[in-house]
Amino acid sequence: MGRGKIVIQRIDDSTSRQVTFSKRRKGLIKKAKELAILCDAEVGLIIFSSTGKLSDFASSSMKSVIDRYNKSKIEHQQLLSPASEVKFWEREAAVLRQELHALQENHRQMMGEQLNGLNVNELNSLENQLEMSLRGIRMQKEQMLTHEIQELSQKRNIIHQENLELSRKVQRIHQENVELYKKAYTASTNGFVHRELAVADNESHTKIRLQLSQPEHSDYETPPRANE
Amino acid sequence: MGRGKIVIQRIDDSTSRQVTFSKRRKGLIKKAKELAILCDAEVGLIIFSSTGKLSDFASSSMKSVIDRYNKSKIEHQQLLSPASEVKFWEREAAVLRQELHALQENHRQMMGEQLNGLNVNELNSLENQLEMSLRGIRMQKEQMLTHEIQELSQKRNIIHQENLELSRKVQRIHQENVELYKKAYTASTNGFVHRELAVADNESHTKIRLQLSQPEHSDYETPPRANE
DNA sequence: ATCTATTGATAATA
DNA sequence: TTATTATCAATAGAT
Repeated sequence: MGRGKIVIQRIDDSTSRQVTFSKRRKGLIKKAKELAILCDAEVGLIIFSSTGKLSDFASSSMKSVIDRYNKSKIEHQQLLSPASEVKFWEREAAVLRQELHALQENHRQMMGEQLNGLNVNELNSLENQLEMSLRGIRMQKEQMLTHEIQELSQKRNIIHQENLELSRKVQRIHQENVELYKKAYTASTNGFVHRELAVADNESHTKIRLQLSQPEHSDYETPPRANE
Repeated sequence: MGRGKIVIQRIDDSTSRQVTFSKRRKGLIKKAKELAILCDAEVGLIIFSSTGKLSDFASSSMKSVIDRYNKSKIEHQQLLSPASEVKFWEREAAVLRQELHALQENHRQMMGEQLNGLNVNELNSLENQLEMSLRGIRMQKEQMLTHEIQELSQKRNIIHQENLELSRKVQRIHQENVELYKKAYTASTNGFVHRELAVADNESHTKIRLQLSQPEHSDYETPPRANE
């Protein structure tokens, strides 16, 4: 599809090779895109030029494509003969056992045991590793404590606000009561209006009690504890 | 490039979608191959059809392409701004920390601690894991003991052989002595050959002592101890 | 880069 | 799925 037919073999002239690479790479990526869209396929394309430059395309994400590819390959291997499946799991087990042993040794060393076989460099590296772990752990702890403090501070503010309002209410009701008592006193000295006083007094006391009990029912909960 | 122009969007009819997929997949792979050959590029192509079927092409091997891709990506990220590099290492650290925590939990569970949160299946799996570990450890131990027994058995055989030879020597020398004493007796009753007897007797005794002391100087060493 | 003659890919059809 | 063929798209070579 050009001015002349070409044979498919490495282009010797480096300039034409570069030019052709650019053109065909563009075409290839376009076609990969089209295939993905037209046919609802998941496509991943990775291209390294002869100079080592990376170009890629993925209809979803390259990570997704590669993960799916690996999964698919493993499943495919399982569909092979039982013998090869056994071999696969043998290898898998060998790798896992090796990792386990390495991990156990490392763990013992991290616990400060079995340090005889280590040279200074290895001890340094171990020390650094532990320091990094510590740093991470401390960061995590600090973060959790900061968060806890924030939450407590917020709650404190809310409760403080509630208290202010309650104080105001108490003040007002107290004032009301004073007024009522004054009235009642006036009335009793005049010898009437006994029932109204009783009712009003009852209501106001109930109100006060309800408001004061609110903080104990609030969303106060056991504060989250930081991991030690 | 067909009997009519088409718009690039998902083909609704599943049959034509399937047909187009086959054709275009073939074309795409062909072009990927051509690009790799013509331009000396390393190309990897992964295609999952809408039904989940995998097709792939790699100019070298998919593993090689993916490894190179991952390396390239990491290097590229390092060349980005310090901020994104920090983010990369943050993520890396998060992943590692997560793995570490999982590992620590697993370790505690393998030590028989913190088993409250586990259901029966998990306990079974843990049991199996521990049994496998035990089996591995016992195999290792058995192997070491077998080896040790073999070595000891070999040494025993060598020593036994040495003893046999020594016995024969002792027997022979004793015989010689008997002969010499007989001769000496004959001579002394005849009143001569005193000096020769003394010399011969000395030599033979020395020889015997040297041979018998050999086992204590042999390559016997403290037997290798099996790990408990 | 851009242009265009030509080949190559493929949509429609069988 | 495969084959055919009319068309369109990609691109080799030239500028």
